Amino acid sequence: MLPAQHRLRQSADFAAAVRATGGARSGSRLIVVHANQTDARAGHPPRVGFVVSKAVGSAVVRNRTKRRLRALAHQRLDRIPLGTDLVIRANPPAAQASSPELGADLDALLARVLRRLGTAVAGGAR
RNA sequence: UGAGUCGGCCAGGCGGUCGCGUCGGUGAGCAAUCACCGCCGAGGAACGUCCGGGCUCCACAGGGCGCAGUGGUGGCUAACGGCCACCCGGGGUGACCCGCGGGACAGUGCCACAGAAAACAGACCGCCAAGGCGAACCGCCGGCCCUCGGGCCGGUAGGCGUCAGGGCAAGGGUGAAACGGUGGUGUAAGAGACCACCAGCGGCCCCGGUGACGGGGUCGGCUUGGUAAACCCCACUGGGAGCAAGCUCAGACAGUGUGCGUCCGAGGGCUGCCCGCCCGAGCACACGGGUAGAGCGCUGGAGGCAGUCGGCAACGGCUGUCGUAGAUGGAUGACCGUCGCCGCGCCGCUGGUAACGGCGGCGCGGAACAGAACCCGGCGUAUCGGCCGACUCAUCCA
Repeated sequence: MLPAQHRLRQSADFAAAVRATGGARSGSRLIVVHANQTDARAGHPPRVGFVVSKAVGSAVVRNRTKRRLRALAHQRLDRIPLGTDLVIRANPPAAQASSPELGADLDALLARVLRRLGTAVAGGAR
């Protein structure tokens, strides 16, 4: 479990992060990462939420997958800028993936998403 | 020692790094909250949601019809469709196992294929006596001829063939199932038509048992198929909805139109329908607008463990003792090391003629099914493996 301040817990926040017009998205075979920054959250700690649907597996499999992703995200919190909301979605193959595999994908996707978000924000600020 | 039956238990251990939730404590802050410390933190099935209860709200005015469930007997339990014991039927040498186990003379329906016929009797092959017709054949009678083996002619309905009625159901064959079985009497042939014994059914009586039922005796007509997981009948049980129940607080907004109605009563309740009873001044529809936040319920339970007493047992009584999850985008974890377990392979030592083992080491692989969401009691289903106990059968030794 993440500390409460880093947790995304409102249904509306999830929807905003996944569908936001200014947001960024990037995916691999295992996972998809959505990111969004809003003026309302500016200066606040980054928040992370997880989406693991029933397509991934049984309750046991879903829980394990979510816990692995959560632990990996926790180690990378310091790389996420303030005011960012992140939603990590697991694809069905993620159920069979090991932690190192998930970590590698998360590193790559996180970097790509944040770069895209940075240019978008810079462009919007101009 | 081998094969098997039944029951119970466990669900990897230890350590390190980084984390999470409830509760408690300390500190900071007006507060939301934050920091630190400590305790505790998934299962035997938490699963499926198939039954039963607790709890909550609604109803409590009954009657009839309907619907659903249960189905040997006795007990246990808060209750059950659960559990225990027993009965009956079936299986096993046995320990034991299996049974959706009321009723098929209240009625209706169905019984594939095969078979003549599938439920009430009927008759395909077949059996029987009498009758009509038939002289081809066999037999019998008469005559003639002869090479003495026989041949020819005529007659005859005994056999035989055929026709139309009648009697019969023993035997054949089909089937999961065919109207009791065996032997006899009887008859034209036969048949429970009659008799003996056996099986089965029903009535009555006696004995044992709380009871299902069991044992014995006696009498009777002589014998009546299966299916109710087909409708149905009988007996018993069931008020409805569910923790998104429900209670409390906070907060937002904006109404308008139409129709019906205020005792000539709209609408609602009795939760499927009808009768009946009760409440009753608002109700229904359309358009438009608003909110979907917090707390309680929320874990102490028909609770676990131990001892003892009662009971064949399920279970119950008493005493002592323990305090053990409560999340809400949803905690109980992520990664690593090590030890132990299981399987396979290799090496060394070793028992044995051999099959096959024992000990030690190394390498590789495996470790299931599965995640609380109001709480219990069950059932059902999934599951790598391991441990313990009782009992049965076979063999060997004493």
